[in-house]
Parts: sequence; C-alpha cells; structure tokens
Amino acid sequence: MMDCGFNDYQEPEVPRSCRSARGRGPIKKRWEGNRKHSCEILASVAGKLLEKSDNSLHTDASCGKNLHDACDSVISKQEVDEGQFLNEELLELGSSLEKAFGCNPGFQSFCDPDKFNSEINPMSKDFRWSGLLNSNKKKAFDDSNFVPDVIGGKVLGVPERKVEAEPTELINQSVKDKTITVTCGSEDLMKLEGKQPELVGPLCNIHTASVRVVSRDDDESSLGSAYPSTMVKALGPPLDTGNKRIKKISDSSHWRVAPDVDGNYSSTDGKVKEVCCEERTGYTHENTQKIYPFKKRKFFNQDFSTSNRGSNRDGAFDSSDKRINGKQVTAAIGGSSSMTGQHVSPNSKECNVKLSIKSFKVPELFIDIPMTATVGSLKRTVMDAVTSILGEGLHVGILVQGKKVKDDNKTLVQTGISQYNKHSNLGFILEPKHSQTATSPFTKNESLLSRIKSQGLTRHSVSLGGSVENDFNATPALGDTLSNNTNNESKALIPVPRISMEALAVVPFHRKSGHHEYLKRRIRRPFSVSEVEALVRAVEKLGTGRWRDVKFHAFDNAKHRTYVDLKDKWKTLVHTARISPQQRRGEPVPQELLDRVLAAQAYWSYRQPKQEAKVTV
DNA sequence: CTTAGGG
DNA sequence: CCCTAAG
Repeated sequence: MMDCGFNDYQEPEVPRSCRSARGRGPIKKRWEGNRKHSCEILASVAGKLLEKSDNSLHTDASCGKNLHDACDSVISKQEVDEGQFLNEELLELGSSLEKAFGCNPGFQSFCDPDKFNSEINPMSKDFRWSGLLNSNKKKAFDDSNFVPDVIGGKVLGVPERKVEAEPTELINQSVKDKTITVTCGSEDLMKLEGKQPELVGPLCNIHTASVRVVSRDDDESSLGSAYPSTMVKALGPPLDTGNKRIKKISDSSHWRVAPDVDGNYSSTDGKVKEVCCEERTGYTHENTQKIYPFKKRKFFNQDFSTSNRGSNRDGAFDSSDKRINGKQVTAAIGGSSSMTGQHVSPNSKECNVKLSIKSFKVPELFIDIPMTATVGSLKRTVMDAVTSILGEGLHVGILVQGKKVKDDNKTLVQTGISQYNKHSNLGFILEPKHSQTATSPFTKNESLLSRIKSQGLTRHSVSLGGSVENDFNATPALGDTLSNNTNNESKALIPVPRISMEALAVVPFHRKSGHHEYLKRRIRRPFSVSEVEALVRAVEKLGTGRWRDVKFHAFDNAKHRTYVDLKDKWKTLVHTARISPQQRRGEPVPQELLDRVLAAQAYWSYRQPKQEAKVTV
C-alpha cells in the first residue's frame, strides 16, 4: 500500500547476546512482566497506524476496522487472560497490520519471550531502541515510576504511576481520568510513525474512554467518534491524577469542577464510569479520580460558618480529602485587583475607595476533555461548566490579604481595603449562591463597586466613653493611611460589569508566593486601648475562664474579635504586664490597665472563675 | 462549640 | 493570630 512508515522499517538483527539468553528464567519473567506493556506498545503503534490510515492514507475502511478489531482483540485478551501469551492475537494483529499497510511490522517478536526481550522489551539490555533512551529518562524509569504527563505532545510532567518495569521511554503515557494520552519518547518510534507528531493526538483519542461521550454532544467530526472506547484498558488502569490537569467535562451534564461539598468523588466516579464505560463491562475505575491535585484552601471553608473561625479546618489539606468544595471553588476569583487609586479621609464620607478589578480569575477549574475535541467544544465546555456552576447566582466575596471579609457591615477602612499599599492583597471572588451560608446580600446583579461605594467609608470610631462594651468594630488606623493618593480621584470608578460570564476571564490563577495565598492569617488588628479596657473590665467581672461570655459582654459587636482572640489577648496582656515597660511593644497600654490585668489574673487564678462573683476592683 | 495552651 | 486537643 502506501507509505505507512513501516516500509522503512527494517527488522533488526537480534543481538546474539540476547539469543544466548534464551531459556533463562529471568528473561521470561521479565517478558511476562512487560507483556502487558508490550501490548500497550503494540496497541499504541497500531493505533497510530490506524490513525494514520484514517487521516493520511485513507486506507480502506475495512482495513482500519480490521486493524482496530485486532488491536481490540489483543487488548481484550490481555484483560481476560492475564498472564497468558498473546501469540494468537498478536500475530493476528500483525497480520492485520500487514493487510492494512502492506507490511508487517514484525510484531511476531511480541510472541516470543526471548525475542521480545531482545528486540522489543525496552528493559532488555540489548533493546534495540535502547540507544534512544536518554539517560535522564532511563534514570527516571529506573526509579520506577516516571511517567511523563503528556498532553498534546507537551510534557506536563509529574511522575506518578507506579508500574513495575514499565518501559516508559517507548511510550509516554498518561491517563487522566479516562483520558489517556500517549506519545512517543523514542525517535525510532516516531520514525516508525512517519515522523508526524501530530499523530499523537488522534492516537490518544483512541485510547480515550471518553471518546464516546464527546461524540455525543460534540462535533461529529471529532475523531473521537470514530473509534470505540475499547482500547482504554490498553494502557493500563487509569492513573491517579495527581497534578493539575484538564479534567473531563465532555458532557455538560456530567462535568464537574470538583467533587461535591461532601466530596463525593464516588458519585463522580460513578457517573464517569457510566458514561465512559458503557461498552466495557468489567472495567472499573478503581483509582479513577480519586485524588485531585488541588488542595482545599482554607478560606474556602472558613467563612461559611458565620461565627466560628478558629477551629474549623479539619482536613483542610489532606490530599485525599474528599471535602474539597467544588462549589465554592468554582468561581473563586483571585483578587489581583489592583487599586488604581485610593483616597480616604478619615472624616469624610465623601471619600471613596477606588478600585479597579482587572479581571476575575477562576482558579482550579478542572476540565477533562479529549485531545481530539475541537477548540470550539472546549470553549463550550468551559462555558457550560462555568455557567452551570454560576448560573445559580453569585455571591461576591471579598478577600483582604487572603482573608475573606465576613462582616458586611464593616467599613472598608475597618477592613483594610482602604489602605493602600502595594502588597495589599485585595481580592474578589465569585461564589455560587447556593453554596453560601448566606450572610452576604450580594446578588448577581448588584454592582459590587456600587455596593462598596454606597457604604460609608468612615463610620466613625465610636466614642468608647461609657459604651465601651459595644462597638469595637471601629478601629483605629485611620490616620496612618488615608491621606495621599489624591491624584486619582478624577478617575471614576471603573464600572464593573454585571457579574456575569463575561466578567469571568478565565486566566491562570496565580498564587503569589508559591501557593496557598489564601492560607494567610487574618489581618492583624491590634487591640486598642479601649478594647483592652473593655476586656479588662469584662474579665474582672467574669473571670478568666469564660471567654465566650466575655465576648458577649464586651465584644458582642466586634465580629472580628472571637473569644479565642480575647483569651489570647488576655494572655498577652498578662504577659505584657509582667515584663518591663521597655520590652513592651505596640501601642502602650496604660499601666493602670496592666495593673488591673495582673490583679484580675491573680484573683481569678486563685478563685475558680466559675462563679458569678462580682469582683469590682 | 468552648476552653486552654502551645506555637 | 493560628492550631488543636479535650471536654
């Protein structure tokens, strides 16, 4: 037939050194060990040929079909007769190849353990292609689990698969969920394939279980629809996906960005399975999408409980954590928003904070789509994904230095948003409405900025006179910040379009320094003297073991002061009171207060802080 | 969820 | 402030 790449192929001489190995146990064993992979190789090569026949050679359809069937047969055989020789099937495949391409690639070698070892088994010392293995890869391979993650011919990296004696040099493979990508690491093999790297893509598709799915709602022209999904297994069980990758979405009704709140991977799994493996009985995805690379960021689950924040973080970073909250992640927007200008005057309610939200970022949106899908379908897929998640309605979350601002009543000044500094990390995130514990009134159509704007920027420090116990929300720190930056006031607020799909620029989510930007601690808010006073007073009254009560009594309106904070503050106060004034830092606390602290501390440590004793100093 | 303490 | 073991 036509040039299929095999015409140039010369069956190499079997090195004598290998022949001499005939009969040796180890080799046989090795062959067995690599048999499966040999099939993968074979299937891969055949797949490439197949692809080529379809795209380049326009081979007679029946030939392609036969070839495919042969491949399938091999694969099937492999599955059922684990450990058995596949001579028959392999030979048949070779025969089919010959029929299809007019040349026999010499797959017979696969059928002979010795031959295999000497000629094909990449692990063989005299593997004929061994010279092509670069040392790095070899080493990596020797390390047992180097599996380049390849997408579209581009190595994405990450060793993850642990397969014994797997000649990954020959074929780099990676399985993403059901999507398996294959490419060649060997020049020879490439040569074998006619040096058409592009072949890799379609080939992958052959091994992609999700093919069928794609063809369902995707372009019919997609190569995916051309092949059944029966070769999935050819490349072994799906790999755990331990790295960032595009996850399957092919069917909008099945796509998901991440597991459910309760992390129900299994359900996802089930669905995928259902979709992907309809034609394949007995094929299970044990490891399918068990592990997602992305970690749950703390802020994702942190602010959804309105009151408690100190301790709800169980399992936050367990990679196997199943509670990754996809719904929340969904529309999270990185707050790279830059402040184009700010001008806030402590005493003026006219002063506004000017913000420019350059773009919303959607971090960790996982999409899994066959390589053969069209760009258009990818776009649609992403759109569907985002739409379905955000369609319910959105909330806007505000992150200041990585911390979500819970208190909607807090002013920008109080929150720190008004303070300009290049390192200020103000971010806005969009989150699905339904996933919120709903404290925020933001709605989809509400302009974020207008909201901000409408809120007085300077709710004044409440005079702490007698009502100390009440508003500690009002915090100091007005003075140091807001004074300059007046050059931009002419610049109107950049109108933020309705939070909508259009507003979502799907761009890579940059975590500033490495990762976990959102793990950052809360904004530091030094206790003011007034607060200290209130705290002291409350402790004097209630004792040192009832921080919750203290909170209610004296800081009920200071949402950002938790009882843990108060307890901590008391701790530091006691410490502060005990050290020399020279060693103290921060806003000086009146010695009088410190004395009271010590007194109260002494008192309550002596007397069990349970009773309601009214101890006034 | 609260406390109590170490970090 | 954070993190957690305990209760």
